[in-house]
Amino acid sequence: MPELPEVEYTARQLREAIVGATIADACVFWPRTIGHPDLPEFLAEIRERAILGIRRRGKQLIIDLDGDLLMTIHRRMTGNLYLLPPGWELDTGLRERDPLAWGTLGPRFHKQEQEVQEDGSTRYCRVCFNLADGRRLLYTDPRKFGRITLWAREQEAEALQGLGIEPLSEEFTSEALARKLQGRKGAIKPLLLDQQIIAGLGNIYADEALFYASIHPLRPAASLTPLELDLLREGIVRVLQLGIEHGGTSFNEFHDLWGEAGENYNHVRVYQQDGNPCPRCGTPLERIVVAQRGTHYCPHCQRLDQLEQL
DNA sequence: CTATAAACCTGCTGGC
DNA sequence: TGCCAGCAGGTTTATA
Repeated sequence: MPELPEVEYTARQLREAIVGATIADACVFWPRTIGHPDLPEFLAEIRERAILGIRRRGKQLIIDLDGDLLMTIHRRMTGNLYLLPPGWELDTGLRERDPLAWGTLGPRFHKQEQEVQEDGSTRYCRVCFNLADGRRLLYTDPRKFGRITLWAREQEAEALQGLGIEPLSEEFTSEALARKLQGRKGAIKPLLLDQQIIAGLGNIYADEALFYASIHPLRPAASLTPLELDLLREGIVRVLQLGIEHGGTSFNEFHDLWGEAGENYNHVRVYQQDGNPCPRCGTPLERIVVAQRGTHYCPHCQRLDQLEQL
């Protein structure tokens, strides 16, 4: 699942690869992927746009385009971006290139979906950006949850509204974290997943950060001590930075621009490790459900009742 | 406000 | 081996 580190890693790769290139046009094979504006306008506006820069905000990838436009890509659960070299044929099973004809071609497309192949034929391709130099930027997404949007520059605030503090920015201090959590009821873990509080944490890195700080996921946020808040802030920053350094966490979803799996999987301490010994104390890790999400923690290191005696 | 749940989707797993 | 219910989780929307 792409969280902040996966998006940041992709942003860095894209920055190297496609800044300065031009989007000739786009094909959309799953119209609901385009969240704004409507499909015809999106297709018309995206044509012949130079790519000026790549940014990230939370889990949103932002591509600045010629003509004071910006495009956002949010991959949600299973979205991926791939860059195909020139000359590779895109074969999605569609006979025609008119993306607006999807309505009639849809069922056939589904039947003819193919595996991702070395020759560039693609499975689960939802959107294809044809670059003027012949390369193609593919957006694939088996579960179709991801969204791509296009906005005028002056709509940027609207496009990114509701996103909380950037955890890798200088303003993310333990005081800022305390302020954000101040007066909030309920357990800490659901609040860590709330993008309006901190932008970019998902289920994997939330569990990892809580483990780092030895905080039980069900601890009432209001009960955290200043020391714990500082440890939590440090844990969030550490696990995110490590995730980026390792090229992201791939269980089976995330791949980089060239289809390589991220290596951070080998560095995960608790996520989906229930039953395995805690890397700190050896106690078997446990899994509970918090706010509808699988939650992994060490029952010895992350206590609900008593703080460890020092 | 908070919180719980369903919806969006499809691939995968485990039980029978 | 084959079928099917259930699970996975980021976000939005609906309901208590």
